[in-house]
Amino acid sequence: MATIYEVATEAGVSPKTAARILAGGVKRSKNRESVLQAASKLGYVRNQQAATLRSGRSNVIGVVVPGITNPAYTRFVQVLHEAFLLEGYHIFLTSNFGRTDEQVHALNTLQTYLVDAVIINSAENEMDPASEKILETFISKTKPVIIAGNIQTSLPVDRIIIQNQDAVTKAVSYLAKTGKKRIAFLGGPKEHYAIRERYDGYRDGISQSGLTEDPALVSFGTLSMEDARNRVGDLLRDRNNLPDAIVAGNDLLAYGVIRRCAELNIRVPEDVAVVGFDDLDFSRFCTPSLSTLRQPKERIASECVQQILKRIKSNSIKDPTQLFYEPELIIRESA
Amino acid sequence: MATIYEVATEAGVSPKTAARILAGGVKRSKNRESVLQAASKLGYVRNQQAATLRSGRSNVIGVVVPGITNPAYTRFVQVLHEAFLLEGYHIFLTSNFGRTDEQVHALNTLQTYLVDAVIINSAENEMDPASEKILETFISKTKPVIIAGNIQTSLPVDRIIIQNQDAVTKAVSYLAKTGKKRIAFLGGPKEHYAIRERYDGYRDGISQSGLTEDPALVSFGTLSMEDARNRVGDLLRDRNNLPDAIVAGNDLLAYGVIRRCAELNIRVPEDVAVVGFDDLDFSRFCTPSLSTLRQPKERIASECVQQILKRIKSNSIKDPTQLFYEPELIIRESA
DNA sequence: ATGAAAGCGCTAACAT
DNA sequence: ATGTTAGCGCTTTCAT
Repeated sequence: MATIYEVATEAGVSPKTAARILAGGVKRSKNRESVLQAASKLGYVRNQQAATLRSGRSNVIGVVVPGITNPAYTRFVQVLHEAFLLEGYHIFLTSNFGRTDEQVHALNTLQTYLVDAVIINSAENEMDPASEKILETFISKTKPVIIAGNIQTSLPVDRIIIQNQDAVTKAVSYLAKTGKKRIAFLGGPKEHYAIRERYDGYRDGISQSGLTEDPALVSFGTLSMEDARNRVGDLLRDRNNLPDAIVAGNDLLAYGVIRRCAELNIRVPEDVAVVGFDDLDFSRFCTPSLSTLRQPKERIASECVQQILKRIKSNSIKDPTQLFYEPELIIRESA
Repeated sequence: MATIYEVATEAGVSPKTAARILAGGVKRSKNRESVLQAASKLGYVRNQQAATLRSGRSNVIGVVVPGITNPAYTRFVQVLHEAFLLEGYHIFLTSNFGRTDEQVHALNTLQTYLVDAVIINSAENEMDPASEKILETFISKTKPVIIAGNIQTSLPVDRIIIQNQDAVTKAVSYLAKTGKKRIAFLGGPKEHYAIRERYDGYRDGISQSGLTEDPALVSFGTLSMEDARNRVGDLLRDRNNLPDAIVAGNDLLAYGVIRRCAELNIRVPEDVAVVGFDDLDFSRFCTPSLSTLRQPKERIASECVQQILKRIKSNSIKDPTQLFYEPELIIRESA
């Protein structure tokens, strides 16, 4: 593999001159043409590891999500990927598998590979002390960290916070206003922070609407469609006393609910209305199309990109910011 | 950041001893405990860039897919991610955005970051000569390359090939056997290799079933649900002469078709049967659930992992292999 | 099993 | 704008 020295020799300039031209830093130079030609002729490919080792900058942004293929995060990841690419950065995707200990691993890896910044988007977990410690070393090196998620931490990092609770309250109020009285909540794991917030929003909505909470109408479990499909059977057991509406912890769970309703010949929304959370791509296309609380994942991702680039360019991570987003209630066919 | 020298000094051994112990190469050594303790005390984190620069190995596997969040590839990517993680490797995901020129970029990036191997999973493109050239340099450095996709190339790399054509023929024959006569094909872009193969399979199926192809029953366009939903309107215009069945280029397109049928009060499968391709997670849960050709993405991904690890360990990329997979026809409610 | 020294390819710092 | 020198932190020789 040709090195920058060979390119420099070929072009008859010093290594530094070649390096600067190849980095795009110098635009008009009498050597520009000859250097580029030499590089092309020798098939020069920059060794990014060497550059990173020397400069401390890798042009890679570390990203932590619950699952690198979780559909609730793919839009987010895609926006990051494309926006950073335009600025010459790449993303290094890691997964915390919805577990705090795996998040420690993920952050460790990012540290090992010298990423220039870290973006954590995980509404699902508390923060492990070991994770906080690693993030502190990023902070101490003036590397930007953004947490997009409602994890509790006192770290001085930029935050983007989704108002889960208010959003679900809004949805429940809407259902109550349209005459629903027996409104159920089908959540995910009780430990999940976002699910707990959504449950709290559900309870607020119930009480604000002058209804009383019925424990028989609340269900917790895992986050899979399959599990939702199975669990909702309990809520639908008594055909003479169905819930009017089911608020699901997210869209995937809502799909499971709708599927089970179809299997039981329960009409959505005539017999039971269903509301999700996320607004996945598919929610507009399923039948019935899903009413849901839309998370502006694209906007949140853009916000992350802007903020990271700003912080990298100014080389400052002072005065952490907080941004709040309240999901929008989108009414389609299912409610 | 503590270096290995500081750890060695703290532990009272030479840098090399510390390095070996921290790399896990030595298990019983009188110095083991003291080195690990020193590392922990100093908060040592290995600098992977330095290690990579020196050794030429990064422990990173480069992966190219059409879109890093394309649902047809997420299972594949997830299996790679988790399986490689267990072996101490990380994946560097890049996207070719379904375009040959972007694939050149992606491969260039992987080269720059010194990945240890490359996995390309893209059924959608021809191979750019520039891409082939980059892959040749990987090959010349004995770095394994796997192409999982039906791209035409004479490069001596491991291949995994999906038998698109035979699979669709199988689906069409099934539809014909169940009495369908007017069978339509709703594809994606004509240029897409996989779509062309599926179209060829459709034509084979039609003629093998003693039917005649009707150009009015064939549609090409983009790969989005939205576009499928719009395009299928043409096929469904004449309510007195509907197609009996529609074979979609993939599951996402099938979802668009089913959605439009619902909007037009056309019953699936009673009025029109629908068959997809891929078997995305959601296809079991939508209503009606989708009959489709299942690609064994998980098995293909495992195959890639095994093959890559074998090649890395043996440090040989001789005698490229070819594996063929024929998708399985899964009959659910939609056909 | 351990140690000493060299060097991977690049860029920062300083000099011109 | 360009050249020179040194060194980022690790692993690979080669020695003991």
